[in-house]
Amino acid sequence: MKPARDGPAILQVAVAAPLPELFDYLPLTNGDTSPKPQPGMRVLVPFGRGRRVGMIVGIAADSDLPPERLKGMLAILDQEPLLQPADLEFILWSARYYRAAPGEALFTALPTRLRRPEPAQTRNLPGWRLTAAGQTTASATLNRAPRQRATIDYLHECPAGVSQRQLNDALGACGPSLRALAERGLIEPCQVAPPALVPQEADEPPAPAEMAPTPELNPQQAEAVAAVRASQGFAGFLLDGITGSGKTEVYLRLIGDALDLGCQILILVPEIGLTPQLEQRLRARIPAPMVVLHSGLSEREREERWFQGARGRARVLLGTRSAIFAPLPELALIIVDEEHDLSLKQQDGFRYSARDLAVRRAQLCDCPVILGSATPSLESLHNCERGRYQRLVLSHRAGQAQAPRVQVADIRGQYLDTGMGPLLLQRIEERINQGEQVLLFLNRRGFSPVLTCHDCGWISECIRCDARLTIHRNRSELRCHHCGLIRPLPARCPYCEGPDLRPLGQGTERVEDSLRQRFPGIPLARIDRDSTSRKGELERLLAGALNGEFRILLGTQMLAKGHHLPGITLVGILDLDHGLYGADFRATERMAQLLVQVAGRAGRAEKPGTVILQTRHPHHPMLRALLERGYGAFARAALAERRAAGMPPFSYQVLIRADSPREEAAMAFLQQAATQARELQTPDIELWGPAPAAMEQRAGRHRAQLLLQAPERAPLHRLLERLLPRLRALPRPRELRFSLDVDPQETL
DNA sequence: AGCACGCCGACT
DNA sequence: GTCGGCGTGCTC
Repeated sequence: MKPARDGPAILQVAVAAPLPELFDYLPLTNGDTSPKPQPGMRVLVPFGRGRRVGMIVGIAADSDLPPERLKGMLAILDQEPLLQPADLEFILWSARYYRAAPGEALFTALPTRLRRPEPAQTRNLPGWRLTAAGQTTASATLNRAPRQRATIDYLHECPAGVSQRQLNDALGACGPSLRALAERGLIEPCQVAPPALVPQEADEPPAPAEMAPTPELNPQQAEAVAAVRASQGFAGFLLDGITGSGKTEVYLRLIGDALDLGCQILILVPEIGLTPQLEQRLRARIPAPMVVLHSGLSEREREERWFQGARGRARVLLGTRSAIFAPLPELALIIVDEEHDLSLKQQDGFRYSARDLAVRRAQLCDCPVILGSATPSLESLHNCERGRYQRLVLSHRAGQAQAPRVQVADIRGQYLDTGMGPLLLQRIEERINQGEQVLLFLNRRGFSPVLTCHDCGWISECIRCDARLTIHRNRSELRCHHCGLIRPLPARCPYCEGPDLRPLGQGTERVEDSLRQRFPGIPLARIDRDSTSRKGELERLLAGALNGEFRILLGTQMLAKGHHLPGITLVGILDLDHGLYGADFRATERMAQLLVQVAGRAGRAEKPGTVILQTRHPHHPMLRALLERGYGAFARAALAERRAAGMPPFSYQVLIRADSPREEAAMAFLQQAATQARELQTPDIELWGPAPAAMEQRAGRHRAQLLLQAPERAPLHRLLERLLPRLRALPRPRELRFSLDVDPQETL
């Protein structure tokens, strides 16, 4: 078959490079054997002096470029599109919204292996083929064994061999006959290249008999489920449910509905590793193949599971933020759990918000999206107020569990033993003596955040960041938590050689030491990034926490996220004050979310829990609102403040960041950027800065930022449209980098 | 992002 | 006299 002669089509290719435009290529001329190029297929193309992977995103009749400048592509890498038009469109929309290069967005959306010019799904499968003896044996000799004969006949058709899976699909369970044939030397095991489309093993649901029972819904849960059921097409919902109120049960019902309709479901969570319980609960209840996509997988596993979603074999996909781009041809429900969580926003490279994109994707799919949280973001609450989302409230804890009481411990002027005041220490002792479990929260890992010399005043500073080096005494190291610098722990002051080095302030390691001394023999688990770096260690510690093996749990925010620890009757929060007066305008919102999440760990069972919050600002108005009237009241007060100040969500922001190893270079560049922006005369847009970043130097680079803010999104994006080409044209030293952060979460 | 071209300083 | 610094421009 010859290619059509009505002029060669032009392939519009997004090349895997951070370039904003598409590149046109001519299709292969000897395309007889290659598949027909289609959008969503990867191609290998000549690019500059080398070659690059790219993805076809469109096919046009002609190009803006003169024909002699067009090059031909080198190879089609996929037998069929990796992304269907709808998925492709969604990713390209995301790239436009976040001002990322289309190639960059597309290739960060693919499993890493497919970012390279490798064919998809090359894994060989176990299978069988005929031996020489088998090839010459007439199948008629097997008349007395019809199943063996059928198998031989089947294998005769495929001399290269057939996968076990394919045999099973074609012939039913044929294990015994295969074994018999192998014993007779007629067939042998082999590795078989998969066909273009291999249905991979999806994680199978539990057998019906093993399925966990479906509990009754309480009235609020039933109302929430009914509200979503009543919706048609796109609809946004905020499932605002306190800890323990049964949000997961609502998800499960809606997932059940969607499965019954033959739809696929996407569930996004901040970090799967931290919440193994959610995965287990879903697995026990979802009567369909479900796959989990997270960073802990090997490239191969990730690719396989990605394809299971793409091919419709996985009906439920549970994943972290990048799963928002997973192709799901029959997607008809999106759930974002812990929607307030910062880790749903990618903080480098292609800076997207998986939560916000979930809403967009639901719009494109014309399906409902559920954002769930016990501490919803102010953005989502505001979206409810202006009618964009419907708010579904779950305010009752399941069973007879009671909400914990929060007691403020004013530690002003009090003697603290490694950060713990007398009230907290006394309560810990009481609970331990009663054989109960205690959780202590300190959001600072390491032994101590600074080392100082008592003789000359030297302090341990990072040479590449404007930050202190944290003491990690267990490893005898000083570490920078911002750039990863590691130094041996000095025995003497590096400056004056004085011997009197002292740690200043506390981290979890130091509190652990202190508690072990104070409560000798009481089993204690420290849970932070350092103590759980070994694979499986977090699971082991959490299991010990759950079965009561550990009586004291001490940890960072890792411990605050979603673990159900019913034995805990006391939660002690050592220090959250930095959140009250933090530099970022979202600091109080974060502090409140963390406090509520940590407090939610206590009193989930029949025993009422107590929370002790140590603070030096017991009368801070936002803290009072939170403690006396709850998160909802806090959020209303915080929203009122934001409205008065014209801050998000009452305005929209884009942050232009720049950094350079040379001091002043970032500021100088952003100064020019600000001038350019002002020249474009956009009255509705405010320019803030440029200003040095809060931590001016980080990992050896000096950083600055320029904030653009407007009451509406549209003018901001119109400005970017014109500003960005100018910024790229601005003279700048090679080592200076700049990037845009649309809807930044950290304005620091 | 990579990679070439091209124009000014300290060196075998 | 050159090697090489990095500013500039280009990639269909």
